[in-house]
Amino acid sequence: MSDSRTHPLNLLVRKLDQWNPLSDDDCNAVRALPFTRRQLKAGEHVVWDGDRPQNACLILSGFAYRYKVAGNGGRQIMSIHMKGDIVDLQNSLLGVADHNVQMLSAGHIALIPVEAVRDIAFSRPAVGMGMWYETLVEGSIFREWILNIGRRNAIVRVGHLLCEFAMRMEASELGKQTEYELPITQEQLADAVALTSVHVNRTLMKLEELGYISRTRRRITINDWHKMAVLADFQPRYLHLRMDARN
Amino acid sequence: MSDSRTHPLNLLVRKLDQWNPLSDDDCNAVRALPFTRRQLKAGEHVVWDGDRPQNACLILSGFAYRYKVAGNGGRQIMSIHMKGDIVDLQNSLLGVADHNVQMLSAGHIALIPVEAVRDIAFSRPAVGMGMWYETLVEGSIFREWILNIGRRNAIVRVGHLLCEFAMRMEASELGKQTEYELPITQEQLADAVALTSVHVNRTLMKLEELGYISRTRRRITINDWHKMAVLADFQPRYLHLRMDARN
DNA sequence: CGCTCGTTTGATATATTTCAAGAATTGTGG
DNA sequence: CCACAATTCTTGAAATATATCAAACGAGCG
Repeated sequence: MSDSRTHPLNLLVRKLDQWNPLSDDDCNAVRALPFTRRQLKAGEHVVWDGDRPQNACLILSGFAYRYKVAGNGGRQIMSIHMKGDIVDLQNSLLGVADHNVQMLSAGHIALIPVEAVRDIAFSRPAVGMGMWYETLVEGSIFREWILNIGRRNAIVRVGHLLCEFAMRMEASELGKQTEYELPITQEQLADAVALTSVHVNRTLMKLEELGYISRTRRRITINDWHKMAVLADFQPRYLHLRMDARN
Repeated sequence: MSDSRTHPLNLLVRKLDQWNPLSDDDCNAVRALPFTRRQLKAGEHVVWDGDRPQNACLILSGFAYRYKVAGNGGRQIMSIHMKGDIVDLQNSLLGVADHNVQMLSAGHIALIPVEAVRDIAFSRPAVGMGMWYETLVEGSIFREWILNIGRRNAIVRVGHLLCEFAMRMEASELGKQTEYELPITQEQLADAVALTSVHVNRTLMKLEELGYISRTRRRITINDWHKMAVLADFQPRYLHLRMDARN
C-alpha cells in the first residue's frame, strides 16, 4: 500500500494493533475501511445524547470529551479523548446515544459507517478483538474514574487526572509524561473531576505551591513523577497500556 | 436439546439473545460451552485485583459486586451484579484484573474458560455481538454512575441507585419494579454511592419519611414509581434494556 | 484598544464526614 | 429454643471539605 504511512486510518491500525496484534492483511483491511473525514471546531458536537449515530468516530487530531447533564443542570465529563481514540463505538453499536460527545479543541475526525465496523469486527477476529479490547479498556478507565470521583479528595483527585493525561499523552506521542499541553479550561477540568471550577483552581494552585507541578497557561509540568504518582494514588495498570512498562 | 430448559447456561443464552438475537444453532453452541459450576459463600472473592483469571464468570444465583480500594483505604463499589450477569469478561480478556469481584450473598457461578469465550465470540458473530453489547452496556452504566456520584446530591443519588436496581431486578425476574429484596448492607450501599454509611442511613430514612419508599430490613418498596423517578433524576435509557419499553 | 472569556481571590454557607455510643437485629453454640 | 456475640442500624454533636456568591484581575483576540 503506497499510502500506508500517511493514511488517516493508520491511527486506527496502530491502536488496534496495540491491543491485539494484527496481520498485514488485517492492517490493509482496516485501511480499506470506508470513511469520511471531517473538520470540527472547538465546542462542536460529534454526537448528541439521544441521537442514532450511523458512524463510529476516530479522532485524527484534537481533543474531545464525553459528558452527560444531570437534572439539576450539573454537567459531568466522563472521559477525555485524543488522537487515535475511537469515540462513539458505544453509541453507534448500541443504537441510541446515551451521552454527548463534544470537541474540546478544533480537530479532525474520521467517520466510519457502523456496518463496516461490525463487518470487519467479525470477518477479522484480530480486528474485532482489538475493538473489543478498546471498549474493555475504556470500561476500566470508567471504573477508575468512579473510584477517583467517589473516594479521593480534591488534591489527590486532580493529581490523578493529571497523571492519567500524562501517560496517555505520551502513549499517543502528544507530549512527554512529565510535560504536556492540554487545551482544557479549569471549568471543564472541574466537570471531569466533579468539583467546582473555583475549587479546581485552588487545588491546582496548591499542587503548584507544594511543588508537584508547574504550569503556564495550558501547559502542565509534573516536576517529580514519582512523588506526584504517590500523592495522586496513581497506579497506571488500569490503563492497560502495552508500552515497555515504563514507570 | 433435552436439557435446554434447565441448563445453567440458558441464563447466558437469554442475556446474549436479549442484546442480539441468536439462531437456534447459536443457542445450542452457547449451551455447549465448557464450564464448571461453583458455589460461593457471601463475602467470597470471585477475582482479586492483580489476578490473571482464566475464566469468565456467569452468575447463576446470588449477587456480586466489583470494587476497588483507594490508597487512603476508601472502598468504592463500581457495579452490582445479579443472576444472568457476566462478570469478569473484562478481567479475563484483558489478562490481568484491575479490580476485585466479591459475592454480596451466597450464590452459584459458572466458570467458562476464556479461550472458549474468545472462540465462540468470533466463530459465531451473533454470540460475539451479544457479548460485546454486554460490555458496552456495562460501560454505559459506568458512565451513569460517574454522573450519579459526581453530580447528584445524597438523596437523588441514593434514589437513583434504588431505581436502577428496581429495573434490573425486574428485568432479571428477581422482583417487581416497585418492590424487591436486595441483600446489601447500608455500608455497602454507601460504598456504591460514595457516601458514608451514616449518611446513607439518614438518606434512606428521609426517603421513607418523605413517602418515596418503604422498607423492612432488606426489602425496598417504591411507593410511586413516577414520583420516585422524578426525584431520582432517573431515566432508564442508559440501561439499554430491550423490554417492551415500559416506563 | 477594548471586550470577552478564563483565572484568581475572599467571605460565607452547607452538605457530608467524623466520632462515638446506644438500640435493634441476626447469627450461633449449647 | 435460649443466651450471648456480632453485625448492622440509628441517633447526636462537632468538624471539615467543598460549594456558593461575588467581584477583581489577566490574557488572548478581533
